[in-house]
Amino acid sequence: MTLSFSLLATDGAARRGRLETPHGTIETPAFMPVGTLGAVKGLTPDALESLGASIMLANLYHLTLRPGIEVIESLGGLHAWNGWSRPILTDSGGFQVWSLAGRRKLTAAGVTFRSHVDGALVTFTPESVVDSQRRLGVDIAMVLDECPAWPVPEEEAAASLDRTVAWARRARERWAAAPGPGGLFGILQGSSFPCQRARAAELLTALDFDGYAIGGVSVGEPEAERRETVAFTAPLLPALKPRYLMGVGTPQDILHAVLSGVDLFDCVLPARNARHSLLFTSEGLLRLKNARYRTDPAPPDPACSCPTCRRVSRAFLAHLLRCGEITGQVLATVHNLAFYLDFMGRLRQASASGTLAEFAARAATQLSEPPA
RNA sequence: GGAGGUGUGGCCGAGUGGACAAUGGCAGCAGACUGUAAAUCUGCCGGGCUUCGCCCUACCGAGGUUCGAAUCCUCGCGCCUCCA
Repeated sequence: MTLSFSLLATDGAARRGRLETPHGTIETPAFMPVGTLGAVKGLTPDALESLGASIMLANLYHLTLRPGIEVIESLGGLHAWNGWSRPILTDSGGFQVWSLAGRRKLTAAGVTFRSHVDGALVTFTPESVVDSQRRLGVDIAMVLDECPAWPVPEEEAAASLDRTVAWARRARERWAAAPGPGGLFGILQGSSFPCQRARAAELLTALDFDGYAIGGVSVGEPEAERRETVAFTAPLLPALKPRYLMGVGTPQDILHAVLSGVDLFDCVLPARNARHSLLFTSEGLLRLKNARYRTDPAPPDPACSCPTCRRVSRAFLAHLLRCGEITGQVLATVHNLAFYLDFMGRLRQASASGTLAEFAARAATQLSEPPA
């Protein structure tokens, strides 16, 4: 095993940990910015590094379509290719089973997509997905899973989970036979059914992955249901392995999940919302395109010391965003990711010092809707 | 000076007798976004009201034809093109 995870402290169910990978160390709980196509939209690798991101995501489905795994491999692997020297986790394409449901067909062998780029058929199997991620040289590889829609009848969720587990087993065997430089994570499914989630935990932990992800959330289910699923599932996972909640979420979601014992997060929200002129701030959500900010000289977040907040006003940033100026999106993305990464830093500090409950109480009011 | 064309809601621009308070786009206002087919999408966008409907005012201005006019006619005004 080339990943090493250690628990430095716990605070209730919450954990302060450290995950070591071939490309560096990740202090957890950690947020992993999403760079689907190899880059976080709007950020240079250098900017992402300056913001303090310790790991980023990329997506195997998208990279397989363009530029192709062999291209990246021939250029020295993912890190050499995209200029990011810290750890990288690749998602397997399992999320696209859900998000591109209309363009794919599930078979016993795997999943076949009708490429959204050129319409070509592309098949992903548990084995090919593991092989591709090994060839990319990623630090954390994810198994191919089936992310079912929500809501789904329990029988379907169970059948879907069976397939995901079967795929996980094949992936695990392939990885054992031909391991990559990093680790391989299993992914739990089971929709919102505790019974299925428990089954997922039991069956997958038996396969001894390097870490475990809670998948199948943030697919349209109500917030309360999502949180119940997380709170129920996280404690079922091995204490000494990293736990990753896929695709989550808002700062409030992350806070809740950390309290439930989750270590790793990724979400497109900070980057996408930035591009859509919605900023996360210590005072709540800031809809920068609202008319009231046209003449607001304050920095986006007065409590933030990111490069954006140090230099530009709400008025100027609102102007750029309103005009569709790409720099506005860049500045907003810098801030939102800085906010997320800073938020994770505070969570780590609080979990290490046993003050997470206080932090949560304070954050609950700060993170809610914006001031009047 | 002559000939032709044109004038539509903040802007651009469809509409050439009834189905028109008037297609679209932009701008504006508000909202959504959770392992990214997303710099995207949705709603509102003349005024008023008891708002799945009703009333008022509206397609440069004035007048006319008609049961009925943004649409046809006359005059005026503005703009454009060509000729002198």
